[in-house]
Amino acid sequence: MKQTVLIIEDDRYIGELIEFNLLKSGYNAIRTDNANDGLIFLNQHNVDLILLDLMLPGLQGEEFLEFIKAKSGIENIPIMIVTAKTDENLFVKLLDSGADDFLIKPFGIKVLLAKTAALLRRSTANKLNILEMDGIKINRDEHGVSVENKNIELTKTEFDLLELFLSNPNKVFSREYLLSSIWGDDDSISDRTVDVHISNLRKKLGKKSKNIKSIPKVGYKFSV
Amino acid sequence: MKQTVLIIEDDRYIGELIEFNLLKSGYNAIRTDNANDGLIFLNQHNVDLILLDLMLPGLQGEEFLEFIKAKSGIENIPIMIVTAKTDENLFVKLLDSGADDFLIKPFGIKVLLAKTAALLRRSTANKLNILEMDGIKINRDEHGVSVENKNIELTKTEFDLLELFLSNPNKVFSREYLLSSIWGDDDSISDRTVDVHISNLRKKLGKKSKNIKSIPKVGYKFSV
DNA sequence: TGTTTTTGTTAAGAATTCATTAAGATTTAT
DNA sequence: ATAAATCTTAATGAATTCTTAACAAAAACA
Repeated sequence: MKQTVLIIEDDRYIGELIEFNLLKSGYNAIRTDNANDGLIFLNQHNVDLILLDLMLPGLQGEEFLEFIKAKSGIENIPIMIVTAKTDENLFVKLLDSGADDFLIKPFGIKVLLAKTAALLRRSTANKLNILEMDGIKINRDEHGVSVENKNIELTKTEFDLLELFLSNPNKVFSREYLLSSIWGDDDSISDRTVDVHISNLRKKLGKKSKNIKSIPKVGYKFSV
Repeated sequence: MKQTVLIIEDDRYIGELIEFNLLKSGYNAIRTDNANDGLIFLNQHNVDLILLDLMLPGLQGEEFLEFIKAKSGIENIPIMIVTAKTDENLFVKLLDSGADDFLIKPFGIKVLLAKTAALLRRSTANKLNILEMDGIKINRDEHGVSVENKNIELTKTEFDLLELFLSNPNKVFSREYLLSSIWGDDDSISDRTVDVHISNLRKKLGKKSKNIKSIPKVGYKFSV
């Protein structure tokens, strides 16, 4: 299952450089050039890592950092600061606010990729094994699912879907995103395939299927 | 009987945080801020799990790890490394030296407790010479196996598989994991080989073979 | 309201994955 | 060194899962 990196960077050249290399390395990469668009994206998608430029138009990087760390649901997403500044005091302050690492311009591609991989590894290594939401529980180690303490059997695709939903309650996922995140880079698969798996998953969830909401023209979300 | 966790951590804040939460969860927790004091404690008490910070004054965490694993009597105590580093090579080296798991800073309390419980559970299972589950019994010393009190003969590979399953009931193991854990780091062996051994093991388990479940596209698990 | 677009569901065939067998290779025991 | 046991692979058929297409139902649009 692919991981998603959100790049918030107003320098178009650098932003595209990062985006290109992350995509090439097999991540989902999304780029915005300002904090507001970043927030909108965060509210609607699953993000595993944020690369944040400090010098942004509008909302400043530091405020943005603090905002994220204060907001429930996304406060644990690791954040790597991308900056040309090398002020020691600033670094300390940012670390204090919850920054996880720094990428100092100019940087090499290898450094970018190594740091990205390290941060993502950290966040997955410390993921909780059991996820529960409104009576629906999944156990990652056991690949087990229960609905109100009754075990049900899901196929791998259904399990992956449910896991993504439970990890991101109330976020809307487009079919396109689901395909790239769960199915990978196979362009040949139709949108409608997602619908079928959602339908099968709903059937197995029984009453609880109502938690999976269709948002016409947008996608699906798990609502709590 | 309460289990004892030794915390070796020089950062006082983190050390106390861990100690407080382990105590609250019903463990005995002892904290030292350096490796020497840790060793003294180990010599005088029974310890079930060690949480080891890598960055210690004096004796370094890595040396300490190797020392413990070399010393008879305490070499089987599971060790969880607490670190902010995420260097892949280091992880591999530490696993090789006998580390059992990693807690990567920053971490949440839930993750700490979940990992602690998992390691203690596993080590208790591993300490027992006789493991029994649903009528299937193995005796480690004698390399003996019985199904409903009737002895059966397993080859070494089959025994290792069954032992892993019985020590981790309900946990799904990927073929990849099984290969690296039982066969070792020999890349040249095919996935499908696992299937054959599972098949042979099932045949010997008779009726009880139904406990070994195939999870399509994921792996195998022993379900109880 | 009527039309168009989008979503839900089903079932069938395609594709993938799994189980089992048997044969040759390797290892172990004698 | 020979025989026996064990392991690995490849092949075949069985079972499961996936994808698509078709039609029904629901929602959006105008």
